[in-house]
Amino acid sequence: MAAIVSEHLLEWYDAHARNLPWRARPGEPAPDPYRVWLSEVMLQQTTVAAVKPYFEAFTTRWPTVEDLAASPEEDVMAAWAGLGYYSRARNLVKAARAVAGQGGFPDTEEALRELPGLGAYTAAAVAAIAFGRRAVVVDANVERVVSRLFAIREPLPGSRKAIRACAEEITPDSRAGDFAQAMMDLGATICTSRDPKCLLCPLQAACRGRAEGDPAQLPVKAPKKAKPLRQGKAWWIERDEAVWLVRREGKGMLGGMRALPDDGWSAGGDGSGEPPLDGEWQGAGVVRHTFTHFALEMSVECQSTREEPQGQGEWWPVDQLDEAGLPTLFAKAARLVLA
DNA sequence: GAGCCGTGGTC
DNA sequence: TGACCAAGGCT
Repeated sequence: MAAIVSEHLLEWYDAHARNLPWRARPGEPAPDPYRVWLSEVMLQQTTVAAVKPYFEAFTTRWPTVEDLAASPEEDVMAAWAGLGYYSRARNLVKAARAVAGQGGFPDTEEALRELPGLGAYTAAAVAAIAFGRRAVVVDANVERVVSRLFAIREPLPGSRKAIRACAEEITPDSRAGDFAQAMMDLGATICTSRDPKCLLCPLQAACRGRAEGDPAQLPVKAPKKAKPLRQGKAWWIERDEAVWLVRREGKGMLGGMRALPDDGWSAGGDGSGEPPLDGEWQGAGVVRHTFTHFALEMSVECQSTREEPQGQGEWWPVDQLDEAGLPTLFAKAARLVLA
């Protein structure tokens, strides 16, 4: 069964592979490891459509890993703004500097796994796609395809071990990179989460989920927790056509990103409501934003001042706010004020 | 293992 | 329209 699956899938991939900017066409030499790594990190929990313009911008501005390694971290953070999961950008810079210091990318799964931001999935994907190593690449697509192919009915995440064992079984010794990308293309276009296109699937004859009549019900997932709703405030402080921006600290929510000052709202609780300046504030409205694990209603209040707010920050020209690299929540707040 | 960490698209 | 989803990693 294993050989049949990989043969049919690779044959399908040779005919139907998506043409993506970071990808070699079937039969072409493997692409630059830098481009493979960058695309894989950007694609973590992120759609192809969202990644494309960022990949284009990054590879134009930083054509090599050495260019990226030489860039100030804050420039990379600003360029990442809007893509989300900002720890990826922080780790991207760390990894680029490590790679540049080593004189190039390591070419084994084990060594790649040591770079910050490369977990089990990404290390396997880069090893297979960029270096032709046989590696078992398991992402959400593979979990879905394998769950259906083998009719695994144990709910995620408990079924991960069984899924990995089945993925190991069908991963071929050669063309492991094409095989991994084929699994992802199949998951993205045929074996989709909703309404799988079984009639077009190259694996339909081998699929136990299809044979058992309910492939769309797989994989079974544990129910998700409800998201709490939090309240908070952000402050728009303006002086001489410039707005006061701060840099968020550390590794927490939106860590390392430029932002408006706020009242300390978080996933764990509401903000204090305490403003960073005395004086009259004018309400500009409310921004509603949903994060992975909570929803936020953030009211935005404005003040023009001649004073310098407390703490670290910078006056940023309002007409150049697009270049500040604000994460989407604060970009929404700015839009509200400037509308 | 489970919680934390973004965003935009889809139905 | 709200819930779900997308090429996960870190702690």
